[in-house]
Amino acid sequence: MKMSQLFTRTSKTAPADEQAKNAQLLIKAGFIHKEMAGVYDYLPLGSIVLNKIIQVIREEMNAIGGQEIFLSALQPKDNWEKSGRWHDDAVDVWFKTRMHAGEGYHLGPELGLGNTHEEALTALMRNFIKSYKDLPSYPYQFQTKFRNELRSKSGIMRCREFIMKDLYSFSRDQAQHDKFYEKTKQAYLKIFERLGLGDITYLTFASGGSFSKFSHEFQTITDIGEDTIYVHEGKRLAINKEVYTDEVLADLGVAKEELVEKRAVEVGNIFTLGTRFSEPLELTFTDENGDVKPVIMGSYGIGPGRIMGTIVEHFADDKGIVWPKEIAPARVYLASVGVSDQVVKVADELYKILSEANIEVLYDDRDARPGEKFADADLMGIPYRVVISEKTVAHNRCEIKTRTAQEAQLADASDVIKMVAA
RNA sequence: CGGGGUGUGGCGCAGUUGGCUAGCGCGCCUGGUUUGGGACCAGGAGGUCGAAGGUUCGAGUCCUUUCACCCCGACCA
Repeated sequence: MKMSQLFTRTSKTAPADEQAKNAQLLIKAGFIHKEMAGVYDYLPLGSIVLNKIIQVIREEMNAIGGQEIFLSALQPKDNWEKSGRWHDDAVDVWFKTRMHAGEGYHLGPELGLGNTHEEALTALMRNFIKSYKDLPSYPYQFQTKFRNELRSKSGIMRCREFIMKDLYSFSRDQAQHDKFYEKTKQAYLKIFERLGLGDITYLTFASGGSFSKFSHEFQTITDIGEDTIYVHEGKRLAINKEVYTDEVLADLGVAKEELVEKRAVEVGNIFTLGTRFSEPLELTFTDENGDVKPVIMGSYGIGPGRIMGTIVEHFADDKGIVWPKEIAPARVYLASVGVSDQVVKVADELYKILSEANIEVLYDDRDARPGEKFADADLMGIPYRVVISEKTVAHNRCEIKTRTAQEAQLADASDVIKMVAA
């Protein structure tokens, strides 16, 4: 991609109405735009990053048998009444609206904008799950969730509209459920590893429900987090403050002295639902003996947008964003310095060579001064910066440096390909 | 929803106790000079001061109402 064609621009000043580092940097760099409190637009570069995060999650969900679907955001109220979650006393984050009823402004049936999809999917699966042979099944989606938070905050970390990956497991019995539950745990850990958050993300024990003692959260250590957790570094686990009791400590075989209190953000969670939804929504199957039984369910969420914000918070330095390679909007920031025909020609050529080697390049071909280009390269957090200037052209080389390195080094185009591909 | 704070060109800000054609920096447009860490000169466009109402000869400055945004708390992926 060429900077001269990118419609967004960077800003020297952070917006006054954002306090959170993630929002300040993402807006300065032109990755996102704020529509209103807790509602953000993703611009070209932000969209690329978000989709890369989504792709990592997608690959890992597919690897454990997930089948991608895409459910509607508009929800009829029937299913929610069956589960008892339509009433505002039960769920206080509803955005509700109504259909039209004929001409004019007559109000028709009530609708809700989905804040989660247990009800919708459970009802849907009644059409397909009839027999034990239909189980297990693992549909998942990346969907916009709407939650009318009392207070959105922390930039893109707590939004009223946000993308969530939600997978739901449908199993015939507890054993089958437990097996998959363990698999998702590992898949989740792998996801955070791939996204560069492995070291600071902990499997965290949190409150369960009627069907399990615990649910499991994936908590990433960050100051901007809203949760307090107690980390056991040796065992790579943590305990959410909400279940931090002597009994739980004994259960998990950890001593108080081994735990360290930290602030963290919940980037994912997995939850055993049991028959919480299959019973009221009558999702049942017939087993080998002809017995009709309710399906055992689980739900597994991850917030790609929240992960994006967390990554910005964690890796950013005083110059701007620092993206991990796997999700950076481009691998290389190619900057031409100077406007001589030679420089432009060599930079254009290198852009072509890198592109043909399938290396994603953000090519700063603008007629701008070097300082501005370097500052933007840093702000946007591209992993490698490659510079073509009179000096480098004279040596028939180019200059390369990583985002966080102090010094650059000279290299051939072939070296560059090798270095950035690693 | 309780407490605190803020709304002035696209962005960041200034604007004394009400006073004259509402300023500054960045960005933008035109021309020129520049090109290794956000250049410089000259010229130019763009705002009725969140909105509504009121007080006054006169309101960005005062009053009322209202909307929006940020932070803390409570609540929540």
